[in-house]
Amino acid sequence: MKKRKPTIVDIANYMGISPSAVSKAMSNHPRMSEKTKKEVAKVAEQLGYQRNNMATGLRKGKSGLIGVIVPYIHVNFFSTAIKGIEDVLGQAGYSIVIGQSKDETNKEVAQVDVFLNAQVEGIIASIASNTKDSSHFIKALANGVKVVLFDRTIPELDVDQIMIDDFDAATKATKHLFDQGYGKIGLISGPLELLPYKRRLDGYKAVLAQTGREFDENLIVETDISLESGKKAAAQLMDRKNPPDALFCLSDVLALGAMNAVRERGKKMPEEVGIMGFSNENFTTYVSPSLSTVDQFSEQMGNHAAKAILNQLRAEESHNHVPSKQVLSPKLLIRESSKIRK
Amino acid sequence: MKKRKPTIVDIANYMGISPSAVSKAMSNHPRMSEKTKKEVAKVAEQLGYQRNNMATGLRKGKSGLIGVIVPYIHVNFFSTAIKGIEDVLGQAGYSIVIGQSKDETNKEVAQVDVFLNAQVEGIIASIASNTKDSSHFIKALANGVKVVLFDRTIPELDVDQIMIDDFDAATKATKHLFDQGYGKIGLISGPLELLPYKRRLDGYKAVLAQTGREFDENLIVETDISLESGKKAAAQLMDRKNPPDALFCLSDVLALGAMNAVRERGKKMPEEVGIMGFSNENFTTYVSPSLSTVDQFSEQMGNHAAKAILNQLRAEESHNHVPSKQVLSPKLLIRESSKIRK
DNA sequence: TTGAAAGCGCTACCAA
DNA sequence: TTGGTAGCGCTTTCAA
Repeated sequence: MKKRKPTIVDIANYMGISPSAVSKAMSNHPRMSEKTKKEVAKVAEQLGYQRNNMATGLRKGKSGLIGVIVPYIHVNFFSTAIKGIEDVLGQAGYSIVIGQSKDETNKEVAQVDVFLNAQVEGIIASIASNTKDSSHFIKALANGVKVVLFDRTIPELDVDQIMIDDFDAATKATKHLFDQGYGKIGLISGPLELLPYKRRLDGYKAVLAQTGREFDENLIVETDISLESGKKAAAQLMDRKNPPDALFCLSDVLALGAMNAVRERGKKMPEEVGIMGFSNENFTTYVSPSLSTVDQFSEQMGNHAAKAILNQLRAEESHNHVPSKQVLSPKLLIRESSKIRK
Repeated sequence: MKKRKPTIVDIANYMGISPSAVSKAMSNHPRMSEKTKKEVAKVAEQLGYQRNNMATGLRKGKSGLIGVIVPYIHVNFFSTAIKGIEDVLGQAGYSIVIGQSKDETNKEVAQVDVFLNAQVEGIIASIASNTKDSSHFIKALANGVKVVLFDRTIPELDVDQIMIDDFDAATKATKHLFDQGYGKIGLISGPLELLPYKRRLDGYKAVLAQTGREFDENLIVETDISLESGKKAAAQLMDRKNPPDALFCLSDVLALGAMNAVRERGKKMPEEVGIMGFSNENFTTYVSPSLSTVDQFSEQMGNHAAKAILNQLRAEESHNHVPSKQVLSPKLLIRESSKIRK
């Protein structure tokens, strides 16, 4: 187990040819005889040769590595996005290295440094929620490393970004509820200082305006994002003198909590109260009634981010890459909790 | 953006000292003056120097990379395990590279090759369900790459393995149900050709034997692992002349399906029918009644696997590493669906 | 305490 | 079609 791994020199010596010939044969160089290529391949196989990417990378100035930074790997949205990234990049011959920011800016910055040391060719990131400054990404860019941001992005930063259109999503969801015949929609939101919630609320308001309805501030509850909070918020809304007949919850977990509150009050869903969630968490199909929600396309976001990096990598020398912001339009998933009431 | 990245030679020239001095200063060599070290650090900072791990790695024969292979990244159990791995390994200065086998042996084998080319120092894997042959891992071992298997392992292979004790888990769960006062426990299992299900069934049987109860084959339903299958299986059991008063489902999704069937029959849970799941999926706390289940400690498994690799890496030259199999004892999570009935 | 030089394994240029 | 050679950026003896 301590014997040295075979190198192209070993193969060369074994075959009585030069290392450079072996190298060319292995990389399928056009002006190498087929015969030599075959023989080299055979001997390599025989000696158990494995190419050393670090040597190749050092020589070529390319590592074949792409770094991915997310707040937490195990959060469903992110792990699914990572899957989407790996599917595309793995296919293209890149390996992906992952790092967690734990939602802390300083860890995110440190991770960028780790990646730069590792000579990654690109970094795909969803930033920590309090990251304001983008100098670490600018540093990466200055090092010739491509950067793509997804979901949680820095709009001002001039790099490719993939995000979903929260405003549009909320618009669609709100319209759907009205279309189903619900007349008064309560809204339960997470912290409105977070941009996505803010945008979703705006979408909700926009529909009210468009359809000539009054915006009633009392129908909005802002809370933190736990199940319990969703329950309390819904209770508060349902216990009003004129309770809403539909609840648009800006996260699925909030929706679940809300469903508990509604159920406790003996109201039937979706007949008496319609419920709409947001994010398409795993459990939404499992609850009963199954929860209508908004698909954030996490896997597709990963795919898009990966393709964006690939494009940049391939465009390399054509200095004309123009950073683009892709806004994916989320899809409504209409399930039992918001159906038919007309 | 196309300007060459600074190297230690640049720093050396800039300071009028030798590259080797710079190298030593940066790696905190004991016989370098503090003064030089400080100055080097300052100039490095100033020039925006980033160490090139590929060069270091090539020189030292170490990449600082650990490869992780799982069937799918986005499956909760695995992404949580990966988090556990990253937490430990990132801390120790390693970067983790991830690859998916898509539960196919040939992809798994290919991924090992990719990792060997990348010169990973270790591989942590949970194998594809139909992987029988372990020659790809043996090849890695022969290349001096450490291997640790977790959850889905190859018992015959002589490497560190981390798994959970399914037999023990099922034993505890079954006992718990009897202790709560349920008298007849139906069991809904996934494919029994898969070892974990088999072992869980064995645990169930063992408790019957220990407590002097008859094993009734009719109380066992083997099915695939979808929600619908769980529902059907439960329906089949509940519609018997002498239906069980508790259902031990060997996966949480099966349990969820079973709950639907029970609810449709107007039976109250947990009063009339107790339900026990397995795996502690996210949604188990969200359903109502909340689902009692078995925690598989995915994150801890990741921690343990990472520590095992670290141990081997550190033991390196002390040729006396003895592969060990760690069996984690899962924990019962008693929630509403199986409570109090005495 | 610092410097010179060799070399990790590979590729790419130029020459043969 | 093949070989010789230099060098990617770093570390590590050995010498000064």
